[in-house]
Amino acid sequence: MERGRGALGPALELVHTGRAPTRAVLTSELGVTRATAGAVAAELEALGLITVDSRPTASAGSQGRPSHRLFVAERGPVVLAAQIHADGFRVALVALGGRIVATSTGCGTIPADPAHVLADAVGAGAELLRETGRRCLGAGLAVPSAVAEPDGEALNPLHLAWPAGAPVRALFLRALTDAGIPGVTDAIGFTGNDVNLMALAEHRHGAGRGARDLLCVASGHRGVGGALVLDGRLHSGSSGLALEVGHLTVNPEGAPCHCGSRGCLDVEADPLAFLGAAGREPGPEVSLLQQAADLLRDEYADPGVRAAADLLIDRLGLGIAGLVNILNPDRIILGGLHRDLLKADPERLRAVVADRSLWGRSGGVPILPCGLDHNSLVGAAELAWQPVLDDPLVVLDR
Amino acid sequence: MERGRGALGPALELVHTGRAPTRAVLTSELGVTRATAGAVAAELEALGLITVDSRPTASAGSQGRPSHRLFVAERGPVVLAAQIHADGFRVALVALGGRIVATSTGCGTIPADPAHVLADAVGAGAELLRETGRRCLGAGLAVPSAVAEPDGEALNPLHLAWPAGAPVRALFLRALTDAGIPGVTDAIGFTGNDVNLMALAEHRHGAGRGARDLLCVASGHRGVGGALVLDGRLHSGSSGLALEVGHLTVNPEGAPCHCGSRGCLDVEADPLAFLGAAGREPGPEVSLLQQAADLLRDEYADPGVRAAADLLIDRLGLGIAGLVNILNPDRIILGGLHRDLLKADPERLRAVVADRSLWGRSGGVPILPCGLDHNSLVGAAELAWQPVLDDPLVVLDR
DNA sequence: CTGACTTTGTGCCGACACTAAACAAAATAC
DNA sequence: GTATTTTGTTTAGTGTCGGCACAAAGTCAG
Repeated sequence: MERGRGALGPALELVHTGRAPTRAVLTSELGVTRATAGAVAAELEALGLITVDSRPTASAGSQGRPSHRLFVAERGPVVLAAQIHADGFRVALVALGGRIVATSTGCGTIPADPAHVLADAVGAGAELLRETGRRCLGAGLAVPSAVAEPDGEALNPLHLAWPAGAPVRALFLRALTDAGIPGVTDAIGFTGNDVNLMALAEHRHGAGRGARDLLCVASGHRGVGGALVLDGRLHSGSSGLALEVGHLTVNPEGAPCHCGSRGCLDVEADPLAFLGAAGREPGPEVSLLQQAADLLRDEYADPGVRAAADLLIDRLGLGIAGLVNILNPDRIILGGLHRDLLKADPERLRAVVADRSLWGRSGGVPILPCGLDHNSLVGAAELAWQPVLDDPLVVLDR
Repeated sequence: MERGRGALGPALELVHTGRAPTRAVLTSELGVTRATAGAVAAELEALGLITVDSRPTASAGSQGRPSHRLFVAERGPVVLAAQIHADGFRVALVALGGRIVATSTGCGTIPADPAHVLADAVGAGAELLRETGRRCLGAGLAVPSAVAEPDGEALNPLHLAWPAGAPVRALFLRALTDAGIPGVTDAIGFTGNDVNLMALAEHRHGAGRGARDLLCVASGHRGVGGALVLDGRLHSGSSGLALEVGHLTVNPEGAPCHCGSRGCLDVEADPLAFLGAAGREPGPEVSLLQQAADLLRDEYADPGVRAAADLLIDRLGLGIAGLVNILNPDRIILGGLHRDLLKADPERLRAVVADRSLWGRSGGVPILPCGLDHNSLVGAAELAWQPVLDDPLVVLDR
């Protein structure tokens, strides 16, 4: 027969995540016949989502007829991704495969009115769409806050000066409508926590590819967040509050935390804690994350800085070990300052985690630095791509 | 057309878990037409897995033609379930729907040789099969230890006097073969941690029905275990070591634990801890769990016992709150002594969890006592039923 | 260079699971 | 008793996928 609609979504996901470079591996990954895989690929090509390169394949080394190459469409549809952070916003058009097609940033103090920021960000995105003339199939937003399901409210936008409980998803949808993005409905336009989205992006396109149970931990500009991807799907808990790991206790005699406890990961292993441990006064010029990363990179030889790094690594390792004992992931990825701490002394962190993990096997889990630029932004795009990956026809027929 | 093979497994699962009492709801739950649901039900009946009761339905109250009732087959195939615990073993034949058809127990000290115990237990199960003449489609085993995937080794059979790392799955399969159970292959015969299997059973047939993210915590005879069911599937981690929650710290100045830390849940909220806090000397006659449960039931009026219960509830609540912050479940079920503690003072436990949870929403999660007899045994059976639920034809054709 | 072999892509046919639509059956409502 | 509602069944038809044969495009051996 002609087409294969049932396998369309899975096939697109395989090409999207780079796990199906040719029709041959598409065949085996889908577990279908070559005929079906060929029909599916043909239909995806007809939809303008992928391209097939059937030219002489520049050889491959193995014998047999060379495969045609499958690519994500060069000039196919995109989604609009936006990220709000303490220092401003960034928007991008993201194609399949997590490829950033165009990007735009807005800097400066984030006003206390989220609607305002979102309107600015979405407006910049709409401008990108006009410039590039691309078709937009959805939109995703990353915010530095837990986002409550199912309504999409930002519960703790601590360093945005936004009101707790701000209905960011509704505001985002409103901004999309106001900006004249075509086809905005409830089924388009998604919101998520930035660390969650980082995890999603890393799982599909970065250092987390192939992991089954992926744990991510990242320091933001302030505080610490976590995320978990299970079997390729983000686990954000029944109401979107899972993996709020900032308040794991890693130092019982530590500094008081706004949560009422002491020695939480949030106040013991974030950029501010690092600057404090190194005896530096945080300056106002650049972000805390930037200052901490610069210090770690430029003055690691300084004994005080080195000691501060060691201290943070130990605290972070304690927190990660606790998560390993509960979640038993098969890979861990670190972002933000934690990525730099890992790179500064990988062995120390791995040793702490292994030492504090209960069972040798789970303690030996690989710990990697995140491997993607703008991973939260790409993750927000993944959120928007998801309906397309679930069923390309439904979305494209709108 | 005639039959509906693709929907066969999902349909059986719906009847199995009691979510499809009639063909009408089967139709809506599967999202297919009445014709398909009818064909699927007919085929399941022909396979001897369910029965359809088309007699005058004793009315239902609503108008329209009354539905025929769907039941799990009265005399259909069974699976063999076995549970090893500190005081002996228990085996059962379990039909679809989690119905225990026949059971047998073996008491006395568990010898240090797991092969011996498993041979005894499986032998008793084979005897049950002979007596009842039922067809056996699989076997499941519950042990009080983390079970490492993919090989099925018992990593910490602490109170069984078994060697750590004992290959229980292989031994179980060997015992099944030796006992002459027909059709034993690798695809039959599964092993799991008892608390994990309790969670699975409660999710399908007990207090956890309908929960999306279900967290279970249970004291065994010694120590504390946890389990998580996500979207209907057990999350046991990448190597089967997830939710080993016994070593969450709930009392920084607490008693030393064999893991090297202090104040772990394992030593602060298990039956022995309760007896100790109540100032009772554990006797040798019955199990610690039994002694603790008896004390809690019979002498709750005693101020010392009451104070001990309050103390344990507070410690347990602290541990659960930590898990809630990480996992954000939508329901929590407690087993073993924790079930009795919850029943003794539900409000106290709920208040502690809510108070120590970071976000009000996740703190309000329902906490329920487990609602099933022999839930680990039923869970072991679920493990064995799973291949049948995944594809009834493949299993029955063997 | 030629022929054997290996692997990949495609066209054709049939199997079959499922939908759609009409009809039949069994209850309640008036 | 008749209309309405809901459920179950029969029929025909549709679309997806597997099986198979064949073609295409390379490597390997001589």
